[in-house]
Amino acid sequence: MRDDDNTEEVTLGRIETEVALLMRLGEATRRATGTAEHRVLDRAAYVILRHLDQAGPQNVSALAARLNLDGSTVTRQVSALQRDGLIARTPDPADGRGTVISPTPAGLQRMAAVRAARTRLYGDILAGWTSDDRDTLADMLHRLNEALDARNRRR
Amino acid sequence: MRDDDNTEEVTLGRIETEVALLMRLGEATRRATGTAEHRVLDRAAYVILRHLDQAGPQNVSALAARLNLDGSTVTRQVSALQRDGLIARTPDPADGRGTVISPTPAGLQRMAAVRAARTRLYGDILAGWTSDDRDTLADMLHRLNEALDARNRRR
DNA sequence: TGATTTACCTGTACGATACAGCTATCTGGG
DNA sequence: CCCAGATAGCTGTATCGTACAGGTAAATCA
Repeated sequence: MRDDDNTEEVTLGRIETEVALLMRLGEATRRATGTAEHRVLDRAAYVILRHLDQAGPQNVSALAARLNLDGSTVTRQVSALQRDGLIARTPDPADGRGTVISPTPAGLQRMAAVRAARTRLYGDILAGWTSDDRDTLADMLHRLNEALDARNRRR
Repeated sequence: MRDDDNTEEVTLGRIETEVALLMRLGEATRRATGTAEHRVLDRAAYVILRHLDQAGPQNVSALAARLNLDGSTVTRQVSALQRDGLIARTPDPADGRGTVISPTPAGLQRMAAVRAARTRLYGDILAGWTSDDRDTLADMLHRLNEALDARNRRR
């Protein structure tokens, strides 16, 4: 193995380690932070509302495909969200099999509150960082997600 | 709100978004990739072995504290690992209540195999990236984890 | 030495998820 | 126009990771 290959290997190993650690810490942070105030919206519900807000009302299948989740999972999560009045189901006028999921005002408001709380949390966590570093972090995460997503869709 | 505050806010929002997305994609990737070959070692087991390998044999409580997990969770995971012959429990000679957990050779080998597979996976995912970008990504993730960890411990 | 703390385990519960199988609906080739 | 297959969504069931509460045994401290 040449030196180049080796340093590449080391970097990949570091990335692997850090991503694993981030998933773990992220979970822990969510648990620790969430319980008090914005556990009112668990992880899955939050991403669903985020996506509906950003991409507009859509049916369960589209949601599932976009979020890399099984349809049954989304069905249940949507049911819970509906029970809590955070989304509404309307029959799809163009397809009798489908139902269109849209966020309710309450859902959007709840989502925004959680989002704001999380943003504040990151402000706290990254308090000592420069603007440049924060930008770089955001860019790198974005590019990593793109790469991961591309890979997931390819398979 | 001044402009500066606003752009800061935007960046924090991006970071929040990207971390949430990464957690989701990471899970999806783990599920998709894992089933075939290295589902032989689920997420929790892998981090435990990683930590034992890196920080040396230790008892359940220390492990739980380090991994931000409840003791009962670690107890069960350790039991599963022991059942599979990947770790060994020995009574703590210095404390009759404790048991020291150490990885077995089989455990280390299994861990290394998973690690290698994941490293390969990242090599695949980041195939188009320059060395510099990979380094930057690794650095940023590392710093983010440090910040998260510091914050978790503070609370 | 007795009270408190610590280390671990067990019972129980919950959330997130997948897969298999069901029904209702849609769609395209004869 | 009609039926065969595809698709959308739901329900049953199972698994994993996790937490919390409560129990027992050992350690420690006043």
